[in-house]
Amino acid sequence: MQLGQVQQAAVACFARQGYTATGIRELGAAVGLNSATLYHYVGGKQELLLGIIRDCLSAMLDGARNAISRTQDPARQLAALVAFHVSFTAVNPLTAQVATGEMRALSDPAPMQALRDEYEALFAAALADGERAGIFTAPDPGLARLAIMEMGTGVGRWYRADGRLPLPEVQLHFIAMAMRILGAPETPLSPHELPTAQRVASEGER
Amino acid sequence: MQLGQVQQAAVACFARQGYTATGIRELGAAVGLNSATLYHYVGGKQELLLGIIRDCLSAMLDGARNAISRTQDPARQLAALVAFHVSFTAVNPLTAQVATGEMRALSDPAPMQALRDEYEALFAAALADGERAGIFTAPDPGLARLAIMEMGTGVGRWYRADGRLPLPEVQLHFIAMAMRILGAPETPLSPHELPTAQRVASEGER
Amino acid sequence: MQLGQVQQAAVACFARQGYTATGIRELGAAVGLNSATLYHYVGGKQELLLGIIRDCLSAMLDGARNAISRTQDPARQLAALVAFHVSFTAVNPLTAQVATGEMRALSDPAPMQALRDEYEALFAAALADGERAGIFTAPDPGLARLAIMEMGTGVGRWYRADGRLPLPEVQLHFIAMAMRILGAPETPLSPHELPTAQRVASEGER
Amino acid sequence: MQLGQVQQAAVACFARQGYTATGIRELGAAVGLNSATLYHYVGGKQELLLGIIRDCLSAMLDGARNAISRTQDPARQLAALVAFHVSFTAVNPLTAQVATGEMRALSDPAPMQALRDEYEALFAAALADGERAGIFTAPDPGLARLAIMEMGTGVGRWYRADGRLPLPEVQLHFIAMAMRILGAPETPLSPHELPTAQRVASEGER
DNA sequence: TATGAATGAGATTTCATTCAT
DNA sequence: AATGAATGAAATCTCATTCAT
Repeated sequence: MQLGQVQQAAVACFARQGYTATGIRELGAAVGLNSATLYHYVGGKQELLLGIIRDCLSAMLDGARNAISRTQDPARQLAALVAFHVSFTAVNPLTAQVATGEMRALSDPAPMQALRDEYEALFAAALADGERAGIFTAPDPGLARLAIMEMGTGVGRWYRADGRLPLPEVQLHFIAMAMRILGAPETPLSPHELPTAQRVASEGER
Repeated sequence: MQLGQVQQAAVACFARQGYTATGIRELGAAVGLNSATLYHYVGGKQELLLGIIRDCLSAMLDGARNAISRTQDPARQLAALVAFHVSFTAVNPLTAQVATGEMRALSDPAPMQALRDEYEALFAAALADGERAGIFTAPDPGLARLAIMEMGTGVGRWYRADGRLPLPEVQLHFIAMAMRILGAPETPLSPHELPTAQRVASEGER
Repeated sequence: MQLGQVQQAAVACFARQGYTATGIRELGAAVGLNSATLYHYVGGKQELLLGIIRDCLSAMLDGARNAISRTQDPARQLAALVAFHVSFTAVNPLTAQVATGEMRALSDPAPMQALRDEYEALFAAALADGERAGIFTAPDPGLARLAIMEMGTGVGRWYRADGRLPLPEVQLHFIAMAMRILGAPETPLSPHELPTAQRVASEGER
Repeated sequence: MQLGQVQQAAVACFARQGYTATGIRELGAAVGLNSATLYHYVGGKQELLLGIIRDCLSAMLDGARNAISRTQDPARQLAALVAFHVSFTAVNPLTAQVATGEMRALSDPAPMQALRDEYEALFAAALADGERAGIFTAPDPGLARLAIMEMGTGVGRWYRADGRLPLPEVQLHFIAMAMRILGAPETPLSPHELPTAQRVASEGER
């Protein structure tokens, strides 16, 4: 029995029913463990959730930083961020949903919110750079950033690995939409340059 | 004491903490009523939530249908839908959040999900019309619809009535972004044509 | 609206579900009255039950005393008591069941229990008289009395006015069984001498 | 702590106050357990009652079948049934009272009622056999069966182990009364042939 | 590593009852 | 005569958590 399996069961339940509506016994049953045994692996419900969210946000931050590290061009940086964001949400839909939707269930959400802010700041910085360089011409950059992130987050609600579109194509579409919103001419990344997120431990198979 | 006040308190609590994490006693205290008295007005927690979601989705459907009734032009219809969607979310952020986020807490979500589907079908229809007429040229119309709705839904998370931008300006910005995504030339609605959503009963003051 | 109707509804519910399991609102609904209005007619749940039991036991005592008043012969007295007991139970099955089964639900059962004891003492007296006169020769008179009363009480569980046997025949059968138990030769009452109990107010139609 | 102890406390309370009037906390207190702990042993109030009734009826059926297995003679069979019925009621007065009086409190009484019917059918069969063989000459066999069972059931209300009559004597008296009712000549069982019921787990000491 | 037993706190809901109208 | 509103108390049951084994 490993921590990851417990996290997977927890993420599946939390995503479906919510943190509060999920019982610790229910989680135990899902991994074939007595509820008391769970306290050996995770310290409790809160700690379990905290671990899931922290791992998720860490992976997001790492992935996003890595995505923009290969270039200085704002348009390519923003495209990389969008592509990563889309892929992370597509590959880890349950975990991502829990990490954003259940943050309020944390007894102290501040540190996690700080990580989230850091993540969003990467998008804002690339956008501001592009704006300053005259590459982006959105009527309202703040609005544009919110809209672009939001629509990427929504990918988790419908993307399926065996669906109509393969992930790289979805990424390119979202980059294209983002560029259109920003008034930038065309997609600045070729398919083999697309960053792709890894599956995190808390995300179950399939 | 009126039903609306109870709904307002419920929406405020549900939006902040979630349906499951909100106690019936807490709701009673929020409106200065004994928990038992709540059962005099609403039949129970489930009925309360159901009523809130039903009222919300009804208002959304009515408003959206009304918004597209004034024209046959797909671009103007879609713009009206986006404007309405944004305004509804801006005016009723808490209710809208509860209506989408807590639908899973319903013991039978099917009827409400059907209403939601009906609402989204209005967007899909206008988009398909425009596509057929050659007005919209999104690379992938399905993706575009999802992206456009998602970014509108996000408005509730940051819009403030006393914020930097007045609501009509936000609406116009979102119409513009949608049109850019769809490759349509320009915003087809003038400011005085923008549909505006009413505040629903379950949305508290301010 | 009359007290009797409320008592009828109450007896029907109490007999079916028991006193504790029957709600005051349920009773109100059964007679088309608001629960608060019931407090105009009956002082409360306890008072309602008390009234039912008191009326029932009074009718039983009156009927039994009247039944034995026409003769001094112990055998005829006991036969009259058995006949009356059977008829009361057959005509008022619900009320009789409530009066015996729900006495424990009274906050002060003592006075009612005293009435019940008085009723049973009539049987014991007739039996002792007959024993002393050498008419009855049961091996154990105490046991016989208990058995005879018990089997009469059971009539309420199966007798139907439209059933196989008419009431007088049932009465005669029970008199015969009692006499057999007591070792007395034959049924000392002719059919037209059988006492018959009236329906009490709390017993519903049919 | 064992299931039997909980059942004993439950039977004591149910017999005194009735199922509905007995709280789960009250039961917990009676066995020195937190109310929540009770759910560890029994699944809930309903399951507790169901278990008690099922165990009781099973014991009755087993005992009755065993009692008649030693002979083919209808008179001896019926006598054995009466003796067993009396002894079971005398040894398990509380459990027997609950099993019959609180069956209505079951959410699904049908299966238990079926067991009860099976039990009563044993009496009816022996009685019909004797009738056919000309041993029994009751005016109305149906009535006789009801009366005989009813008077046996009543034993639980007054029998005390330290009372005036020892149990075997009571059994013999009831056999005698039953035979008198049926017009059969004499008691067909000798004292050492009397079947005796065991105490069931749910019946408390003394 | 794993668990059954145990519990205090709290969940939703129902109850009998009162009172102003 | 009749009722809607209101409530404190109590109902059953579930919860996350601890601990001895």
